[in-house]
Amino acid sequence: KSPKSPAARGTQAVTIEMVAQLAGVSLSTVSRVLNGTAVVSQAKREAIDAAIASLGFVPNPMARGLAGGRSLSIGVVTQALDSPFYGVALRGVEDELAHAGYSPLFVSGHWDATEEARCIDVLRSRRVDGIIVLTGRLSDQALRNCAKAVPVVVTGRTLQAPGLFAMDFDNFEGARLATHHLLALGHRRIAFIGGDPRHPDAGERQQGYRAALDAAGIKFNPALVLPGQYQEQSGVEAVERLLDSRERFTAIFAANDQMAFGAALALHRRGLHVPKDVSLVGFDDLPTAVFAVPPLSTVHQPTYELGRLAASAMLALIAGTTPTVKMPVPRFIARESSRRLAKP
Amino acid sequence: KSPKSPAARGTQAVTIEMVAQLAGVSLSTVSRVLNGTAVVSQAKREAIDAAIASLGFVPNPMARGLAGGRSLSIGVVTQALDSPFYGVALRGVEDELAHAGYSPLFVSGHWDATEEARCIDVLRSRRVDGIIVLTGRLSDQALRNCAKAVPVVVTGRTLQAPGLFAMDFDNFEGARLATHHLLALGHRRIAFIGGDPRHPDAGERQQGYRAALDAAGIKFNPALVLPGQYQEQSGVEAVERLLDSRERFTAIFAANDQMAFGAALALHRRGLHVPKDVSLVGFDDLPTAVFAVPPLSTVHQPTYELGRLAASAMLALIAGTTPTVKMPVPRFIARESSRRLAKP
DNA sequence: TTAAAGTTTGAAAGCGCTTTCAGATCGAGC
DNA sequence: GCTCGATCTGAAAGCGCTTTCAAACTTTAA
Repeated sequence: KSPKSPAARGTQAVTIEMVAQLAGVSLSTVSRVLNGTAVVSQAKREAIDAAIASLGFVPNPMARGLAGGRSLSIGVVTQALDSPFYGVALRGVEDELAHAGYSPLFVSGHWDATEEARCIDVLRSRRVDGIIVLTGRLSDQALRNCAKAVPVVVTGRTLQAPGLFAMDFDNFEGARLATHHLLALGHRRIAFIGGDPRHPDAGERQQGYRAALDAAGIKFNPALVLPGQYQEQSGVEAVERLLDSRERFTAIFAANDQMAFGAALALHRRGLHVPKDVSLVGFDDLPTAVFAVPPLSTVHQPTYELGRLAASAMLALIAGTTPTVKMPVPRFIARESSRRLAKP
Repeated sequence: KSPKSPAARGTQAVTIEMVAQLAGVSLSTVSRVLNGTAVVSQAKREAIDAAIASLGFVPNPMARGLAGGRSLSIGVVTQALDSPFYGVALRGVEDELAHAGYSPLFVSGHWDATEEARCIDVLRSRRVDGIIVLTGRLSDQALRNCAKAVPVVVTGRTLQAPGLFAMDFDNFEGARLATHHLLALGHRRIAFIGGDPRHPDAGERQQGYRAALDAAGIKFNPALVLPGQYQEQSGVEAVERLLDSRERFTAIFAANDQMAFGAALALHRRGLHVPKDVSLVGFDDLPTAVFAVPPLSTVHQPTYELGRLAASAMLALIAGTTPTVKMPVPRFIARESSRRLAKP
């Protein structure tokens, strides 16, 4: 017959049927060795393997998905593919999934709950076998609902639900560590640039900051807390506002590295040197933090690891077992942007 | 009957058949209005649309792909999901594809020709309708071969082949512009940190540098050309080597921003100020360049646009038309890392 | 030696959709 | 009034694979 549509342009149209024929077995037997669904005699198995190899057969995932109800793909809802923070996590997901023969399907929610919901619809319509949500804006309830239909792994929040696994980083402890570091260096007037209040982690980080202050017996000064949005520009603006307020400070703790970079720039423009005039610490440990001028002291987030863990949790969920992954604990990395407060 | 495998956990199992039934037409007619494959009477069309809406029907892409030979997904071979440069391009691809109902399937080649080849196999096995290769290491021949089976769009090289569309940025001109900028500021001893020689663009950028020098009547000094790998660390090392060589220079042009950041750090560590002691320019205009300390003067690469253009070229290719997209021309952006050479 | 209880296998029925192919409907033309 | 295109529409045949289901062999137990 004439080659109609199927992979029209000369694609390898080798199907399971051809393999079966070449190996002299039935089509179902081939399927069985392909999936390891049942015991097949040594002889046939070998014949089939040989046939597969010689034909260069690769199962058609679409047919597989249609017949088996699985698609061997995992949806990943991220906020922005180009985020310096999430990019690394995506790589972790990709690597872990690759081992298991799954492919990730990335979609971006752009920090918008509505858009995220749409993303999930897209993924569902593509019949993904599971959905990993990297720190979204979706309500817990929406997530729970979603988990009723398909396994869900979500990062950046704590949540219990059937078919749902949540993993959260200890933001409080991380922030406490960062603040403590500054305190240990003798700083007493430590400004804090907060993250986007719509993210739960922003609040946790601020609480970590306060807790460290409290523990050191330092009175909390609201004038030293500046709002931010987790973007570089908001770090710039926060520092400008701080400087204009004439409130005195010797160190700044930004709730994430991006804002810390912005802060560094603003300080630089006002002729203030980091760390000579003011110490600066961030949070996240972006890949670029180590090459910043000066290299940024910050709380390390194991982003790549996070991606891998999320993926492996998803794999566990799909396999029907309970994920046992545990988040690494926060770790502070002192670099050159913070230093001991000079005696006045 | 009992709900066996199909989307086991209570998923919406609404199929085209249910729509047909509710609308009182045949299954084929529904398919026709779904794809606009044939004229259907007004009355039936409306009934079908209503049924689709009321049932919340979403076609199963796998069944669609199996039957129609298309998968409505486009493979995108990138080098690293977490690259500050490609991330933005991926977003462009995603946005453009979304309009047309296609989904991107991202895979990373990690700058390795073998791995890239494997990526392409994966994509082919997933029956993608097209492949976009963002500046890979694959040989032109391999790409041509691939294009025989499926439409291919490739960036970062010029290449002619049936079913293949290549789009390249004018690296030569960009580098010329950057060097010219430094020249115009009075610099005469301009060091150049090269990119990874395995990338064609690295050579082009170096040629642009030389061309600008030639045009200004300045003798090319090989001692001012340092090898690099496009990574921050190689920028650091290049500057250290340069400083150790005691060769005099007043400006540095790094073949990409990442190396420029590394260079800035190395300079800072040696107590040299940018731009007071040495002017520094980069190439790419990464999103972080504007927040570097000091903000980096650089050649703007329209990365997001590149992604969109590549995607739209792919869509054109699939539609059977010849893509007409044209790359934007290079543009130099002067910021604060470069300044007029002080009279000695 | 024969029935009961496994093992392996192949045939066949889908999975949900696209796409011929031929039948039905409807005017219009002679 | 009847035949002939032109338009619609439905039945049915797959797309390539998984998964019953039962048949065909083997063992094992009695």
